[in-house]
Amino acid sequence: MRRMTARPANAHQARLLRLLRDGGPNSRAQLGDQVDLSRSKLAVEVDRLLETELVVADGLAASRGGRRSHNIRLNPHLRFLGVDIGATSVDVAVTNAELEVLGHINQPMDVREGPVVVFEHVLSMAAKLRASGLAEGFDGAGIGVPGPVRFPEGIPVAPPIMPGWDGFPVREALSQDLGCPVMVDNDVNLMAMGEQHAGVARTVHDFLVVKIGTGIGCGIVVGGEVYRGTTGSAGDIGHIQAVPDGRPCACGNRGCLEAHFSGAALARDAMEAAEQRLSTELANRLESNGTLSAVDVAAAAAAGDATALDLIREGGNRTGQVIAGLVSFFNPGLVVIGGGVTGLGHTLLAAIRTQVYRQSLPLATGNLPIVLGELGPTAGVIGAARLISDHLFSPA
Amino acid sequence: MRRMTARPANAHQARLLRLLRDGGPNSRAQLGDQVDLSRSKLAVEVDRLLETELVVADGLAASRGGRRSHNIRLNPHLRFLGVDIGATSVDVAVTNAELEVLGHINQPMDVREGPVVVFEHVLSMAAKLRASGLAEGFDGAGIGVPGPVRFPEGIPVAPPIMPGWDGFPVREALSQDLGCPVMVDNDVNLMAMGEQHAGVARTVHDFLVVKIGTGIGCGIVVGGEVYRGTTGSAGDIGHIQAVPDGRPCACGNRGCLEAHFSGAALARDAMEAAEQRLSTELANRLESNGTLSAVDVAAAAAAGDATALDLIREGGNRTGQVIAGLVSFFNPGLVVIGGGVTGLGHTLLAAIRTQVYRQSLPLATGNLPIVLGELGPTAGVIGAARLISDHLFSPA
DNA sequence: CTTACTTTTTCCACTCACAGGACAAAGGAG
DNA sequence: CTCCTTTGTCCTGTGAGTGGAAAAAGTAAG
Repeated sequence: MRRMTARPANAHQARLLRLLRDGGPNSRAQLGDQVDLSRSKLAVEVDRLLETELVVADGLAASRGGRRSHNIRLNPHLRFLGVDIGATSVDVAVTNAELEVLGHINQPMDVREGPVVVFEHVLSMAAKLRASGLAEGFDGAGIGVPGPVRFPEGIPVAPPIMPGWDGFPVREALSQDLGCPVMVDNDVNLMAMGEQHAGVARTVHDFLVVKIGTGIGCGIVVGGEVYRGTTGSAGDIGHIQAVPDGRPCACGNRGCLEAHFSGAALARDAMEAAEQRLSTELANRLESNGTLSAVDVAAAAAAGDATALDLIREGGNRTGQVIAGLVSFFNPGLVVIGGGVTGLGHTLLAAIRTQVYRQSLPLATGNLPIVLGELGPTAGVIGAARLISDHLFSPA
Repeated sequence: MRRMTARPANAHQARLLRLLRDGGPNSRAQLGDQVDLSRSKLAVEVDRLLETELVVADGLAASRGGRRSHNIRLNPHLRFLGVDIGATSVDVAVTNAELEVLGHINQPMDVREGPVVVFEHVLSMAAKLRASGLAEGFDGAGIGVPGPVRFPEGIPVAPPIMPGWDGFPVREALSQDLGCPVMVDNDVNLMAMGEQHAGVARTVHDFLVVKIGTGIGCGIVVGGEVYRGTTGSAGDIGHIQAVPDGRPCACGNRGCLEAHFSGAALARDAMEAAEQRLSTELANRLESNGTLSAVDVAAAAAAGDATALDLIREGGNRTGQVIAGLVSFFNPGLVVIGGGVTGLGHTLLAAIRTQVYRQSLPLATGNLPIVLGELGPTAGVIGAARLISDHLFSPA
C-alpha cells in the first residue's frame, strides 16, 4: 500500500492532528471548542487535512441540541512501529495513529550481539506483525535503545552496556530498511513519554520516571518535554554513589546504585543467598532452574520468603535514598517507578516511599505521589510511537 | 519624574527591546540583520517604540560602505532596582535598561527580623541611591529572597531560614511601596540569571549554579530558562544527604550537605578547631575578633594554615560528591560555583572538581567546565534586574 | 404535522500584518 | 563629478484570519 507522506502544513494543522491523536475521533464543532480559531479558518484547515488524507470523515456525531456535526478522525490506515530494545529482550509493537497498540511481540535477545544482528531480528518481527494483517506498511517508527543517544542524529554515544553500538547510525539505517521516518531515543525517555501519553503521568508537567531493569535509569520531563541533557546522558542515575566505598561497579567506581540494586545485582544477591542456604525458597528455585533472576526473587517474596523480602527492602532503601536527593533537587510533581522489577511491587514501592518521605523536605514531598507505572511492558513501545508521531505531527 | 509605563505591544517589539538590552545601542540596519523582518515592518515597529519613549534615537552610526544608519538605544533614563536579600546581608543596586550596575550598596542585616523591618531598610537604601542622583525613580524591581518562592504570586513559601516570611505578599507589598512592577524569585535563581546575562554562562543553555553561602542552594537553567519545580523548591540541595548518619541538621535529619559544609558549618568547625588549638592561625583570629566566620577561614587558608585548608578540602569533597550526583542526573553543560565562600577560591574548586570528575561518567564530564562565578556579589542584583526586565520586555 | 428554537456549516466581505519592489536619500571611492 | 553601495520611505499586492449573515439540519413542544 502507498504510505502517507503528507505532513501538516502549519502549526494549526499540527495542533489538530495532535488533538485527534490524543482525544480520538472528534466532531468539527468539538475541535472548534478546543483550538480558538474562527469557524471559517477551522473549516479551511480541516478541509486541507482531508485532502492530504491524514484525516478522514467518520460519519455524523450525536446532536448537541441542534444540527448534527460531522465526525473527523485520523486516517485509520496509518500505522506506527514502536521498538523498545532492552538489554536482554526486544519489544516491537504496531499502533494506529491514536497510538493504540494493535499488536505486540516480545523476544529475548542480547543487545551485545550488536546492531546488525539485533536489527535483523527487529525487522523480522516487524515483518511478522505486517504479515498478520495488522499493517500494510509503516508511516513512522520510534526506536528506544538502552543507552545515551545523540538525539538529533539518532546515534548512540558511548553506551556502557552495548559497546558495539557506539556511533552506529541507527536512525539512518532503520529509516532506509523500513522506508519510513525514524526517531531514536533512550529507552527510559520513551517510557516517560509512554506514561505521559497513556499512563499515570497524563496530567503532570514535571516528573521523573525511574526505570529499574537490568540497569537503572531515569527519564526527566520538564514542562511536558523530555529533557535529554547536553550530551544526551541526562538521567543516568545508575552510577550515582549510593554506598560510600561500596561494591565495585563495572564503571570503575565503587558503591554505584546500580552495583547495589538492579535486575542484575538482585539476581546475583539471590544466587549468593541461595548458595549460602539462607533461603530454602531461593535454593529450591536455583536447583530447579540452574540460575536465578529478579523474577525468582519476586516469586519468592510473594511466597513470603524473608530473605527475598529483605533483598527487595534493602534495594528499595538504596534507591529511595538516591531518589530523595533527586526530589530535593528537581522538585517533581510525580515520581513513577517502572521497568522489569515492577514485579517486586509494593514491597519495593513502600521502601522507596519511606526513604523519600523521610529524607526530603516537606515542601517537596508534601503533595508528591510516588507510584508504579501503569503500562508495564507497553510503556516503551507506546512512548516510541508517541516520539515519532510528535515528530510527524509537527509543522514541516 | 514621570516613569515609563509603556510595554511592548507585540512579540516583535519585545524581541527588539531584548536585543537592545543585551547588545547595547544598535543601528536600525544592524537590528534588521538580527530579526528577520522586512525593512518596512522593522521601521514601523521601531517608530512605534520611539513613540512610547521606550527607545530613543542616538545619533548616526558609522558607515558600512554606504549611507549611514541611525542609531537606536533603550531610553537612558530607564532604571531598574535589583535587590538581593541574603541571610545576613542585603544588596541593593540600580541599573540602567542595559542592566549595567550604576550604583550598589551592601548592608549587613538579619533576615530573621522579618519582612517589615527588612523592607524598611531596603526602601531606605533605594532612597539613598535615588538621592545620590543615580535615578529619579524606578521602572521595575527584581527581588531575591533566600528561600523557595511561589513564583507567579511572588510569595515565599515555607522558607526554613526565614520563618516570619511565610506567605508574606512580597511582590504586592513592594510594588505598592516602590510604585513600580516587581518580580520575586529565589536568590539562587537570580544568581543563575545574572551569570547567564553577564557572567560565565552567557553561551550555555543548560547549566547549574551552586551557591554556597550561609546555606547551600542550586539554580537550574534548562533551555535558557530557570526551572523552579512544581512548588518552587527545585534546587534545594542543602538537605541532600552527604554523610550517612552524619551530623544532625536543623531540618531534623542527619548528614545533610548543609550541616557538613556551608558558611555556617565552616564557621562552627573553625571555632572548634581554634578552641582545640589545632590551628594557631585560627586561634589568633578568634582571640582578636571574638568569633570566626568563613572569611577568617579563607584568610587562614591563604596564609597557608593547614587546618583551614583541610576544612575547605573536606567541604569541597562533600560538595563535589553531591554535585557529581547532580551531574550524572542532569548532564549540564556547565557548573558554576558561587556565593559567599567564593573567597575560598581554588582550593575549594579543586576539591569539587576532583570529586566530580572521579565519580561521574566520562560522557557527562568529558566537556564539563566547573568554574567560579564571574560576577561575585553583583550576580544576584544583576539577575534581579534581568528578571524584571524579562518581565517588562515581554508582550503584554 | 407544524412551528419555534438550536446548532452546525458555508459563504462573503472586510481587516490587518507583512513582504517586497521601486525609488529617494546619503554616503564612499575613484 | 560619477558610479556604486547602503539605508530609509512609500506603496501596492497577497494571504491569513475574523465575524456576520444566511442556509442547512436538527430537536422539542404544541
